[in-house]
Amino acid sequence: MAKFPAGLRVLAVDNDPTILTIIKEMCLQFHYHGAIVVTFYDASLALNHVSENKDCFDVILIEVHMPNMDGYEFIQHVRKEINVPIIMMSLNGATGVVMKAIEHGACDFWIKPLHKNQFKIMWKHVVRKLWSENKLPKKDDSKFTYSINAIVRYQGKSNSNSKETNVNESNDCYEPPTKKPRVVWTPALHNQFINAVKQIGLEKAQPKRILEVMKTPDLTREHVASHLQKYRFYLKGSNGVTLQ
DNA sequence: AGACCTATCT
DNA sequence: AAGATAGGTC
Repeated sequence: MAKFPAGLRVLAVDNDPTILTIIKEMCLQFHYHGAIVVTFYDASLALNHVSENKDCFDVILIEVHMPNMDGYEFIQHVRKEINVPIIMMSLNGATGVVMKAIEHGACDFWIKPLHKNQFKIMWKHVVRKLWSENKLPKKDDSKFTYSINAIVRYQGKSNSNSKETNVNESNDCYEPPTKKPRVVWTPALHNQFINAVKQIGLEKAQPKRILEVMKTPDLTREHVASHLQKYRFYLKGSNGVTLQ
C-alpha cells in the first residue's frame, strides 16, 4: 500500500513554466507518487478547470502575481467553488504581500525559490484542514475517496504501531524550510568590517584577513569578499571624501 | 587547490 | 541596492 501522501491531487497555477516543471518534479520526488498534478499558466483557465472539476483536488498552489487574473482574485473565486487548502507563492516575501495572502484565505505562503521541504510538508495542510472540519470519509464521495481513505489508513497505521512520525496531532510547528539565510550587513556588522579594514590598512585589506580580524561566527570569506567589492565601489564613487 | 578579483545574477 | 554566485587568473 502506498504511503499517505501518494495520491494527493495538486493543482499548480503559475505563469512561469519552469516553476510548473519544478512543482511537478517535486511532487513526484517527495513520495507523491501517483499524485495528480495539474498545471496552469493562466489563473482564469485554472479557475474554469476547477469549477468544472470540483472536488478533484486536495491542494492548490498559486502564484500571487499573474498576468491576467492575479492570485488574490483567483483565490476569491476559487474558494466559492472548492474548499481545499490554498498555498500562495511569490518571489516577494514582503509582509504586506504575505498578509494579504493570508487575509484572502491562503493557508501558507511560499517565498520563492521553492524549497524541497515545502513540498515535504505540503500534505499536512490537507490533513489539518480535513481534521479541523471533522471530515470523515464519505463512501459516496468518490472524488475524495482516495486521499481520505489514505488518511484513514495512515491514522490506523500510526495507531497500531506507535512509531513516531511527522504527523503528530495538530502541532503547528513546521519544519523550518532550511533555506540559506543571506547575510545582512547591519550597521554594527559593517562597523566591524570598517574597523578591520582600518586596522589592516585599506591597501592590504583582503577578504581573508578582514575575516580573520572580524572573527564573526558564521561569516564566510565569500560574504566578506562580496561586501568588500561593494565597499570599494562605494569608495570610488565618493572619491575618498566620505570614507569613515 | 585556494585566494583574489571582476562581472553578472537575483 | 545589497548580497550571492560564476568565472577567470595567479
